[in-house]
Formats: sequence, structure tokens, C-alpha cells
Amino acid sequence: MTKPTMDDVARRAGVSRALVSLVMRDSDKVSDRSRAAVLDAASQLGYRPNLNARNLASKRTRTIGVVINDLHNPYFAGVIDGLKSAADDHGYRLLLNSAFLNDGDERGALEAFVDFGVDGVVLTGARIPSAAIEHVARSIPLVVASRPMTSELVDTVNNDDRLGARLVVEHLVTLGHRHIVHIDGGRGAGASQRCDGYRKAMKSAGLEPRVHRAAFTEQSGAAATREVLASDRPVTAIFAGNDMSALGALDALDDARRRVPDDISLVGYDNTFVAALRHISLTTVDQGRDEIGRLAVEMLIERLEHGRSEARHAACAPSLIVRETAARPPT
Amino acid sequence: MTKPTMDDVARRAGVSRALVSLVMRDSDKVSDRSRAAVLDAASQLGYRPNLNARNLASKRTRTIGVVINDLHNPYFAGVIDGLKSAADDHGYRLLLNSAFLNDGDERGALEAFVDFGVDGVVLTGARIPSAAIEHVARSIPLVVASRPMTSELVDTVNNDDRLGARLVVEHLVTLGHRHIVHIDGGRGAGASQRCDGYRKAMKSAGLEPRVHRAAFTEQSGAAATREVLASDRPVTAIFAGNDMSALGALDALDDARRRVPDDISLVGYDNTFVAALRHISLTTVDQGRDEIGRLAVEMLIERLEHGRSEARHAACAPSLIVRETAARPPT
DNA sequence: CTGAAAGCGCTAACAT
DNA sequence: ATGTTAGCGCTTTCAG
Repeated sequence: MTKPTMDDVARRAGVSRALVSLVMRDSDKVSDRSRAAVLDAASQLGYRPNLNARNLASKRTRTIGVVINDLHNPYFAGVIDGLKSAADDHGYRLLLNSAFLNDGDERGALEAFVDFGVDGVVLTGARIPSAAIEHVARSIPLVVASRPMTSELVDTVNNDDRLGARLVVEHLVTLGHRHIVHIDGGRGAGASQRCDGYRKAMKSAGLEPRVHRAAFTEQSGAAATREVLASDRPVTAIFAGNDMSALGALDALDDARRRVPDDISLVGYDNTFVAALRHISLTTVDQGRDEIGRLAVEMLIERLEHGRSEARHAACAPSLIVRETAARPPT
Repeated sequence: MTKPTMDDVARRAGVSRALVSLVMRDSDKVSDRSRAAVLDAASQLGYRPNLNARNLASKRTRTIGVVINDLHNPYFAGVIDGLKSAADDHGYRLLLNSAFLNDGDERGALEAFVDFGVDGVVLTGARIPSAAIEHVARSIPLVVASRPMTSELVDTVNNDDRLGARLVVEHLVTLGHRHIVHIDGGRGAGASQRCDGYRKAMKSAGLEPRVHRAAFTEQSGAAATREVLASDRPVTAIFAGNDMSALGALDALDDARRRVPDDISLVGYDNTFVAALRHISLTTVDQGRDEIGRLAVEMLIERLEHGRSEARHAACAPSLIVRETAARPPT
């Protein structure tokens, strides 16, 4: 009852092991007769090629490793849909691993992929230092998605976070807001760019930026919002670093009996499915996550199959999604 | 600039390859001196063991493959947290793969894990036929989480979906509802059990069950709700098969200008983070997903390390989470 | 405690 | 078109 190997199939089909190998890899230099015989023997035995052996011998895996920053953030599911569809198109398999919002796990997941010898890896929303990423990129094609970084070694694909933040501020300013607070994403991917975009846009509008530090989670967004409300400085709008923290903010505002958007406006970032729910109807920014995912694997394929070696940095245009949490400030 | 192998390390440390192998696996039968020498050489060279070679030779991977039914459903992130923490405790690595709500991908992901030779696999919310699962379970330890099935071969860990559904119906009946419609989960994992629990509970209460078929997605919940509203039969409460379809229902009700819970009550299942948001505040059922995840890997470990071979079926108690979408029916 | 040698199951020249 | 023969990088007896 032990698993059949290629030799078993070869024996049964009355051919050599090499021939079986060719058939398993759909080589075209096999006669139809032998092919049929081999396939037949294989299916009778329930033979399946051992991937460890295959990868070891061929040094290729046709597998892309994906490190997901936070499985709880619905944003990533969208990126992965894009990765998946492009991977399918090119005949690659995806293997996922979550970083559980923790640097150690993120590193571990990345290393595990390298040790497994995947052909390439894509990091989504990575938080570990660029240097650590570049180190790995020296030994394997690597693209970083949804996390801006400048590097000569790794490819990146992002939306333009600075621009996205500016769109938000301009929208709020147009509505008449002057006291716009930003709850940032701390060390989260793209957080500093969004924060920077916010600051610049505020200054261009002649307004004073005011940032409360948080992270890309609901809990953290709620906590930061409580801080904001506890201060005695006026606030008419909050721009949260992502949808998750915006949702936390929404809860905190509710707790504090502040109506959104009547008393205070709120904007998020990412356009997750939750933002689109009627009862939430969060004004937010769409990154084009499917496109980001597709581009990421396409960039990987360029390196893998077309030998590109200079880094490429792709940017998707963010778009403001106007819903109901941002309106004119109270007069 | 080629990757260093064990031989390189051995040479540099002035020992044999076998010794290096022992050190890499932290065997205790290595002198401190040699160990230090080996570790030193390894880190100088930046050596990392090739997992394909290791797995091939040892026939073990210390890796658990996890097939996730739908990455977009936040329910699964909770289960995976449980899996992860138990896996960490036992020194196993997790590898994930999504089924993208599609049977072919689910099968593919499962097979890929088997071909990679992972030590065991856990299926979360699987939808493929039991027979297909049992077939795989013959060659590798396998536990099915969040998807009820009776089998002598595979372990399962679930909440008691029938009981959960009954809790919902009883709650609604107690509130005074008599026209309770169930939007089911179609072929989704646990859907038929929930539906069955609903039917039985309705009958015990002397009420007539009424089921609209759907799936465990937002879109499908919305569509089914539109159907329900389009019929001319009275409805005062909707019990959706899971939170995702409940969220779809919520949107559809909003579209139809039906207030929740004033005009119509709504209950979900899973207690995802979205249900807990103040602006949603969905009454739902908690499955204890973290516990389900933990149990799943523990059951795997029992097979892997303690030689258990008879199937075990664990059940977690579901609990009703009362929030604000279910109230007395309009009078 | 250390070293030599035989594979693990497959691929990839190289022959034929 | 098919067979032969080396490995891939590691683990694992088995001797010393």
C-alpha cells in the first residue's frame, strides 16, 4: 500500500523511467502509443509525481509563494484574487502563508518559501524592513505588492498612496472641512506615504495637519479615535489610514454619540467589501487590488521567463469612492 | 554565488556531512565544539537547508497544509488563527491555499499538498464531495474543519450547526415571530445541517418552515432576499445561513426600504468581525472558530505523533450572540 | 561522537 | 522515439 513511484509505472507500462518522466511533463517527443500506455499504467496505480523529488531534480517548482500580511484584513483577499487569476493564466501554482501581523512570522513565511525553492515570491503588505526583503531578493525573484519601497533589486506594485491621500483631503476640503485629523497606519505598508500625502495636501490647502498614530486594525483605529475625541481641539473629519481602522473609528464615534457624517465625517482607504455595505457606506479610496495582484505575478513572470533583471516599479491610480460617511461639516 | 550546500558547510567546518545534518536537526549527540564549528560555518556561508531535499530524504515535512474555502469570508481568518497557534505549539509550519469557492481549485489545492508530501492537511469549510475527501484521507492524515461529515476515515471538528440553527429559531420565536424564512447556504459547508436544524425547530414550534436557496456569499444572500420580498407571503424574520449572506440580505432590505429590525428581523451565523460593528450589530451565532482551529491541528498531531487511527469527531457548542438586528415583530 | 555509503523519487543530458 | 546514467541535497543506517 506504499505510494507508487515512477519506476512502478515504467515497469507496468513496459517502458523506461525516463519515458514516463517525459509523459508526466507532457513532452511532445513521445509516441502516442507509449503515451497512452504510460497514462494508463499511471492511472491504474493511482500514480502522482512526488513534487519534492521533482523540484529537487529540476530546480523549478512552477510555484509562487505569497506572504499575506494580515488574513483578517479583507483587502488582501482581493489582491490574492488577482494573483490567482494571473498565476492560472501562466500555469503557476500559488502557495500562501500569513504573517499574522507579526514581523517574525512574516520573515519566517518568507524564508520557508525560499527554503522550499519556490520560483518566486510576492509579499503583500509587508512590514519587515526593506533591507530584509532585499536580502532575500538577491537569491530569488521577489515582488512587493501594496507596500511602497524604492529598491534596485525588488519589483514593486502599488497604488499611489500619496495621491490617494490627497484625493481624500481635497474631497474633505471641498466639502468645507478645515479640521481634518489623520489616524495613520503606523508601521503598516503604505502608511507613511498616505500620511505624507495627507500632510502635503493639508499644507497646500493652508490647513494644519494633525496626525494620531495607530495601526491598520480595527482596535487601533478605535483607540486612536478615542484619543482624538478626548482632546479639546476641534475636529470635523477623520481620515483613517485604512478601512479597518476606519471601522474601528466608526464604532468609537458611535460610542461617543457622535453621528457620522452629521457631527463628524470619516474616510477610509482600501474600499473593502465592508465599506460598500449600505449600513456602513464608507467613503474610501480604491486601490485596484485585483490589478495590483495581476501585475505582481506578471512582473514575476517577466523575470522568470523573459530574464528581466532591472527592478520595475508599477503604480496603479487610486480612485476616491464617495459614499455617505463624509459630508459638509456642521455649521 | 550558487547556494551553499551541506557539503560546503562540512568542508568549511572540517567535519563530515552527516555531522552537519545532525546539527541542523539539533540532535543531542553532537559535541559542543563540533556544533559550534558547524553553526559558525553555516552562518558564515549563509547556509539554509534545502527543504525539498530534506523532505525527500526524510519523508517528513513538519508542515500542515490548510485548504481555505473562501478567503473573502472573514470567518476563516479566525479558524486559521487557531490553527496557527496550535501549530506553533507543536512545532509545525502551516502552508495555506485557497479554494476560491470553486470545487476544482479545492481539489487542486488538496492534491498539491499531498504531492508536496505535507504531513497532514486540514480542510476548512470544504465543499467537495465526502468521497473525494475520504479518498485523499487514505494516504494522508486529514481533518475536516467547519464542515460536518460522518466518516470512519477522516476526523472532523465542527460546531453543532443543527443546535445553532435551533438557538436562532427559538430566539426569534420567543420574540414573537411566526413567519421566519431561512436563506440557506446551498452546497456550502454546514448549510444542510443548519437548514435541517431550522426545519426541525420550526416544526417543534408549530410553524411552517420556508427555505430560499442561496450560497454563503453576500451577493447570493442579497438575491435570495429580493426573492423573499418579491413573494406575497408574509415574513417577519430572516435567518441567513451565514454572516456573509446576512450582510447581503441587510443591503437588499435597505434597498427595499425595509427597516431592520423594525419591519423585519435578521439573524446570521458565524459572528464575524463585521457582525460586531455597531452599524451592523448583527444578531448571529458564534462557532468558537479559534477553538475549532486549535482542535483541528491537535487531532492531526494525535495521528501524526501518537498513532491514533480511528476517526474522531469533535463538536464545539455554538452560542447565540444577541445584538440588534432581531427584535419583536411589528404588531 | 564521527564518517562512509546507500538511497529518497525524479530530471536531464547523452546515447542509441 | 526511447533507454542509460548521473546526479539534485539531504537523511539515515551502520561501522568505527
